[in-house]
Amino acid sequence: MFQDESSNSPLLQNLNPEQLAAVTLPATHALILAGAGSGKTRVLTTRIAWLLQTGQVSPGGILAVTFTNKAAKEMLTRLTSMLPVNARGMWIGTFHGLCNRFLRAHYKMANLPQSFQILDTQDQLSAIKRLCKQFNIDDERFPPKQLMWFIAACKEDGQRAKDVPARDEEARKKVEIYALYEDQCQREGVVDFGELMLRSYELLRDNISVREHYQRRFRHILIDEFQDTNKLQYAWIKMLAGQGPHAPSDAAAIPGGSVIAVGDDDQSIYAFRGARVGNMADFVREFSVTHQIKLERNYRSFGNILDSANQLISHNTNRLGKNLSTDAGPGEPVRVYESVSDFAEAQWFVDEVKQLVADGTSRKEIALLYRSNAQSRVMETALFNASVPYRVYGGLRFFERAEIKHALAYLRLLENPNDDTSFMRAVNFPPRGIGARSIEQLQDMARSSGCSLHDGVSAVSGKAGTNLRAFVAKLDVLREQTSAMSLREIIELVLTHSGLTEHYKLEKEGQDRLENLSELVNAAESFVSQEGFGRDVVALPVDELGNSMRSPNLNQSPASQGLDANFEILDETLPELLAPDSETGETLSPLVAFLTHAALESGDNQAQAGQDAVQLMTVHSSKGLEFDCVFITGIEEGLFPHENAMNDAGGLEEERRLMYVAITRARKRLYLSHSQTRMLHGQTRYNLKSRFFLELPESALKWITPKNPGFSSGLGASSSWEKHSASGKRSDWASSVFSGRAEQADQGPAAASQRSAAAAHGLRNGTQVFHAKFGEGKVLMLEGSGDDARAQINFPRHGVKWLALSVAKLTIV
DNA sequence: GCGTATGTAGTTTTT
DNA sequence: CTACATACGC
Repeated sequence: MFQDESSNSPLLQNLNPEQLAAVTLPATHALILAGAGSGKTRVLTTRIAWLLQTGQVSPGGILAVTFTNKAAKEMLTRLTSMLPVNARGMWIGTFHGLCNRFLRAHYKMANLPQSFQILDTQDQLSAIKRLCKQFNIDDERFPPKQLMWFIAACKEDGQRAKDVPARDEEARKKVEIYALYEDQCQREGVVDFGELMLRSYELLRDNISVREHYQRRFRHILIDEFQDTNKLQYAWIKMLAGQGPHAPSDAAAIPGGSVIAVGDDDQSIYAFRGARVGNMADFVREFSVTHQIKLERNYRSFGNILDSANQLISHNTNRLGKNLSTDAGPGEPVRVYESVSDFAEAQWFVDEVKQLVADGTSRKEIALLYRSNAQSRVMETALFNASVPYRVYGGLRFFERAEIKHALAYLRLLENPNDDTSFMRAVNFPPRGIGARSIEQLQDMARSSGCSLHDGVSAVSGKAGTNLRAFVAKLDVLREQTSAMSLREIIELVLTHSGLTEHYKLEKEGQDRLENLSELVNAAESFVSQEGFGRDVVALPVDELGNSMRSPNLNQSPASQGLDANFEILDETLPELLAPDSETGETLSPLVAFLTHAALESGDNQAQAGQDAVQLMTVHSSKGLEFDCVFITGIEEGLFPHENAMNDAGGLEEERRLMYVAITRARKRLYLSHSQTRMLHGQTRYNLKSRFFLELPESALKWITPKNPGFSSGLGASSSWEKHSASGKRSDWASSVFSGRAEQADQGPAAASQRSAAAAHGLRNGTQVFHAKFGEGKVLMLEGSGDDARAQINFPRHGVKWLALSVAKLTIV
């Protein structure tokens, strides 16, 4: 019914038939299988714009969820460039951002303090450590990190402590700790990331009027990266969409809205943190999805790159089935390089980068992707030595840096003195004579009287008590002083009066930290001066649920005027967090808004942002990005696919999807490389080239390794072997395969005899050999001499074997 | 209570 | 190898 009026719309120009179909879907449930580079974000944003423009929905009826702040921002930016719409009426954001907004709006019903604080992963871990200490939990049996993962996994599955089955003693104990942790968080007025999701889910589940209000409101729900949703997130969506056991009591009064899930099962790479690709199939079944659209036209890469991606991923089973295609032609072949060592690989990479740059490629269009962070080091060294500017993604982000966390801890204590995590962080930093002993006393005190550390201070006697009271008094004074200040003034005052500035001034390596602290002031400043902050914040009318509402004429664009008036405006951006409380008219302080922002958006980590620099990152963090030239390095068995991923059933397939993601990042040119040897944990490892090479189309590849004679028996291998045996240490895999005897063989003259022995049978480390039963393999290590001579050989199809050379029939390839 | 020495464990990660 | 945590001595 909207086709006619919409076909002229400039919004819909230049969409391919599948994209157009997705954008103009009727108001039903649909699954869009969007391949890499198929214009997914464009479809999503155009769909929203089209719905608004054709008057099918008001901004308030839109709920669009993403995983990252970056994706949410991009959606918002693109949308506002398409339509002069006031984006604030819409709920566009991350799962966590939206849940936060929801809980702030209904904090009383959610049983939270209005200014509840959010624990990031660091905070959560220290909260658990604190708890374990208090309850004398054996941290050998129950490592805090594992407890944290356990708790996070429970919450991702929507389980409270009481819902978790406790079969054995260990499980029972873990559940008990989970329950204690929940109590502690509740007492302190803090929530972790999982809690944001779970608590808003429960609020919807347990409160019919709230639930039906939102079910009535959100006519169109759109979910990005649906393959990455976990069980709880899917349940949350189902709830809001009125599907399943919590369908509206009066279905006629609340007609079902539309849920559009956009995802790519081939790019599901977060199963390890609870993502369920199965949600896609469940969605189709449970929502009776009749409209499924595949976006397979790729607008990013040339043919050889896509062929490689397609053929690789075809080795996975249980796919929904999708093949990327392009009109762009085959382009250049995919270049494959084999090096002797990780150092050589790095050198080759740097040389290639230099050549590319000399030929006119801009550095920021060159990306280096690797499976694990540890691989960046060699590469960084090589780039640094060659003075090639580069930027590493990942690692500590701005709001996670120690000095920033310290400053934030003081700020949080101003808002909420009961936040024990922040109290612990700030109490003796900078050092003020409050040591472990005093803290212990205080913790005992607080525990026995069931109060927060802050409140327990008054009961501590002696010198410890004096110091503690001085600290608390200082906080109280700060709170008093800052009560009427601007955010900027508050932070500046806290930085000086906490002693942080002074402390880092005296520290010899403190310069960077001081700069970061002043950057924190800047961050607050720009947060406050965000667009729209200056608008008058007026008391809003309240609807029957206690939700604040605004008149539809207020702050609305012409495009959306005159539409559904029944929507609430509460946005995760600062101006909306400043919306007055529905009952008291009281506004959330800019400080709380800023602290929330700091927790939910950990900030970028790049120091050298904006520079024209080569981009270094893990394959995981490359998802969603694209570059003209991509190098994927370290494509070796054990590394990519990673050995630790091979345990569970779906492990290899997820690794393959990871490789698929990596390949599809490249627009024009793709390099794949692997190395014969690699330093890992201070020891040289001999890696075979990844099985993934065998899964790529030969016709799309071009080996560019120079064919030097004697190349594969390189010096790198034997020299590191000498170092290795001289140290008297064996790597884990060696000792496990060849236990007792290896110890003896390693000591004394045996080690020295290896080279001469090797000469006798003609084998060296790295020699390629053939065995009648095991096939081709590579010599990793040699031991003993004469009849005792043994070789450790890695056979691609049979693994690492120790063979007695007097028995095994080996031929040198 | 604070700074240095030893020990140990080491995929991927956003919120 | 190297980052981090705990343990020890001052």
